[in-house]
Amino acid sequence: MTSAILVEDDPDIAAAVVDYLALEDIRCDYAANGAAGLELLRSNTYDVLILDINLPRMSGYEVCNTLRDDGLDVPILMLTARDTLDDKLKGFDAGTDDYLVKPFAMVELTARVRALAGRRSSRASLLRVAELELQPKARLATLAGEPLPLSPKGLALLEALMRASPEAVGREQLVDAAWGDDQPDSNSLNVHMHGLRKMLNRPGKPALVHTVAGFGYALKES
Amino acid sequence: MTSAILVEDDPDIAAAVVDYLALEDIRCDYAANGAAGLELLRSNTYDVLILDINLPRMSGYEVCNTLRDDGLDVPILMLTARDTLDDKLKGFDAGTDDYLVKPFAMVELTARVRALAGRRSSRASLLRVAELELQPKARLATLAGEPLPLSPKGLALLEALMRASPEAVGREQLVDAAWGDDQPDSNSLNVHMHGLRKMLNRPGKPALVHTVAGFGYALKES
DNA sequence: TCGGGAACTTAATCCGGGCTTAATCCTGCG
DNA sequence: CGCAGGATTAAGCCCGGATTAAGTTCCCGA
Repeated sequence: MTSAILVEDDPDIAAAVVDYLALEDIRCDYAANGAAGLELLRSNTYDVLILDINLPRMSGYEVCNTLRDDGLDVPILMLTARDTLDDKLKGFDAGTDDYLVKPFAMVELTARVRALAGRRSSRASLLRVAELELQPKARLATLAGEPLPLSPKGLALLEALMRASPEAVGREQLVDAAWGDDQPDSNSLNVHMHGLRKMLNRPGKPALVHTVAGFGYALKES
Repeated sequence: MTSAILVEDDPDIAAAVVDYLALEDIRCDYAANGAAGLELLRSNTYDVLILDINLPRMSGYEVCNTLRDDGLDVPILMLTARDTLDDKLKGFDAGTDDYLVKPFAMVELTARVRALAGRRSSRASLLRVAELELQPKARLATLAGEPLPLSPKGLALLEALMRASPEAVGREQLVDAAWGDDQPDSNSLNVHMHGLRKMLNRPGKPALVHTVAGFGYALKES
């Protein structure tokens, strides 16, 4: 289920949007000002941020910038009454991903929200890193054409790593991805990563699995 | 440099777009029909695909779908004369990332192209000082393109210095940033800074790491 | 209902790299 | 000349992670 957060000072519009998104099966948190929004964004993770520009104290642009400085890279959809080209450009300069002008049709909003959210989880039907391919739907991975015998946990870990590639993934996130809530109290992660590494790092070829000391692992070719 | 590909059957519009993007420092390949476009997309990699819907034999929607089936997940910007809501929705359903209606302002096109392309390269908070780049989220630093082998402490220190650059950072703050509470009782900081300096100060290039006597260190080019 | 195997966890041990420590050198300054 | 703050280098510790092997659980088929 995709989750969004709306930052908007007009309570009527806010309620309308939240309700409509709920109907469309998109969970949507709500904050009435920039500070509250940032608070939520820092403590939770969302697939997309719907951001009004005209906010009481902190403008949408400022929220944008603060967000990026903090290292959060949530996709942002700006929502505003201003429709001049200059305003749009200012928005994109601030690091927006999309820009929608009020008044707007709810269906278009949801369509754009979905597009933005979907991008995170790569709509493509197969992920590829170097010689390695993975079809999440089919739960099938191949290395240089050869199918890999993957266990459920191994597959979950591999998928998380491939989606993030070439960036590193923290141990915490990996455990989250594969185990969810009930996390093992031992070094299971190490064992599974060892399995993956043994499978993926073919002799003669550059290593694919790299451990990032004190943090986690990365999947990439270099 | 960001690179795009335009698939559009009207040669006049195509020429205008390609030329304008070139001015904006965006390289843009061009194909006059879907098949040719797919060909290019398969053999090269692009940051974004600008796709007209009205194409001779294969519609933009079909191109979309074929693309996704092939496992390419290029961001797509649809470009079309149709502006009804239904058309837009149909576009998003097909897996578009953005939708722009003709006639459009060239500046808006480039803004949206940049927004779409930027996502690929994880635009979130990229710190830069001279030839040195750091992606805190990915825990990856590069100097003149070469990745740097950074330990956790070294990375923490580097990040603190880069965020402050070109201002100097006090020893106290640096220790805080890297160690938090349990601070070492010896000259660990000196040792780590030595390591950083050895890595960053390339011979022939101006020094990046400067010590500020009696205070701390500064990271800057001069 | 029972046997067997796959998948996962736990436990025990090993290893290397990152961190600290400490000892020495350098430089500027009183 | 001596002192202090920092640079440099080498040595060693220690822990995070690697590795291996032995349980344990669960599912599935006989």
